[in-house]
Amino acid sequence: MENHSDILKRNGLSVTESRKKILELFLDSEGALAHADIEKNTDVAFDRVTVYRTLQTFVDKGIIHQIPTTDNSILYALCKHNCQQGHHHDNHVHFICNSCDKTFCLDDVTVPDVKLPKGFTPAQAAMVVTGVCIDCKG
Amino acid sequence: MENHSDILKRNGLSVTESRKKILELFLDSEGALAHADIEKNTDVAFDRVTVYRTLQTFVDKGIIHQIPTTDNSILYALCKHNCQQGHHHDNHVHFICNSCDKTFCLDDVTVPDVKLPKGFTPAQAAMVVTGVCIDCKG
DNA sequence: TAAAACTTGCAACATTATTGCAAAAATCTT
DNA sequence: AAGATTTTTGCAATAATGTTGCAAGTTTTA
Repeated sequence: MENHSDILKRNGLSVTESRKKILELFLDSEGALAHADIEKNTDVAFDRVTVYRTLQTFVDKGIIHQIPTTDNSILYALCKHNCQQGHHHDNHVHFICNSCDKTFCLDDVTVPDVKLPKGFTPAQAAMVVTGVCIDCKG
Repeated sequence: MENHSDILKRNGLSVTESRKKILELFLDSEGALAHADIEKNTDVAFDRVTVYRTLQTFVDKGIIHQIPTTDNSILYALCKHNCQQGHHHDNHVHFICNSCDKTFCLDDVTVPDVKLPKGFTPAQAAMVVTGVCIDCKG
């Protein structure tokens, strides 16, 4: 079973306290995390700058991916599939619950292809669905 | 032919210089605008706060809609169809060009339905495609 | 274990966003 | 059309968020 350090090593990263802790946060959390979530977590008391740099490093290495939102914040979530450096395979749909505000990676729901107008060449597609999640329904 | 003031009146808004100018910017621009685009526009010299509040008002009234991005900025674009207050119909796909960075509302491309896992109830769906636009191809 | 490479935290700074309130402008009323 | 009412604006202050350089501290390499 692969642990924090293994994931870091596999990606050619030095194994440091901050990276282990932040990675652990992602492994322990079901949904996606915003920068603020990580900074506010009482267990983690790293410098803001370290959090910014760690998240950027993880994105670069393909350990986490970004989820687009309309509220001026970036959400980050673990890449479940094998993402290579600079080549993400996070083509799954994201679900943001209007009730509990949690964000889910629907790993089994693939972003469908769409037919673009003539002249437009797609490279990547992201899809975000809002609504009520399985924990808040009823 | 409906002009700036008509649109504002129709939405129950006072007709003011800032609202007319900002709305004009949207009517004149093909793509979507970020807050910074509006603020940096030389023709518009309003207070930052006014721009924030005007954009929020326009969103509330359904005159413009927000486009999700992964770069910590919110893009705004005119609602082409009749959006009612608090009830947007901006269910079209957005395209962001990696070359010129312009954002297009593909009004004729509808966001496809996806089958969500059991327990998830969708309310709204957004889709953003990146790639090369019609102006930059070749 | 020492040297090399990398990471962290601090400090300073830059940008972006929010709130209260008084002045100014737009709308309403007569 | 002029004053009263309502709404909007701009300023000031404050908060939140993001970036960069550099010295000190860690991790990795050999």
